[in-house]
Amino acid sequence: MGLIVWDNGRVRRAKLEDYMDAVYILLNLIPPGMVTSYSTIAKILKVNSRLIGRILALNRDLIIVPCHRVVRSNGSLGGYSRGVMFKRKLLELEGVAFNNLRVSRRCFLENLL
DNA sequence: CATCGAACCAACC
DNA sequence: GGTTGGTTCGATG
Repeated sequence: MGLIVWDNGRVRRAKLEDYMDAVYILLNLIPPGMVTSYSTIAKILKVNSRLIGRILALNRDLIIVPCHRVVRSNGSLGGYSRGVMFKRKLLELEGVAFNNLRVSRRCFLENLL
């Protein structure tokens, strides 16, 4: 599955980098102190959840694209290109609560519905 | 609750 | 073609 894109007169399947702008927009809908999961983003974009991790790993601009706000659906941190310790620090600074090694359920945006 | 393993799929070799 | 990820989900104890 995945998106189909128009590329200079040709229709083709989207490459990972083609998702960056969409991911950027979605991530900016997550307020500080909240997180979402790889699978939530994946469902929106119609890709496999592992691909979201790889798309986020492409992100060079950690200032404007807050990819630290995406964690595993079970609350464990997942990865981060600059190390999960740093990811946890960032989340805590923003007010995300942890139970041991897991992000608290109440900090997941999808649980507020 | 925790652990396990299959399924996922584009990129890279 | 095989391996590899910033993962998930269901099954099992």
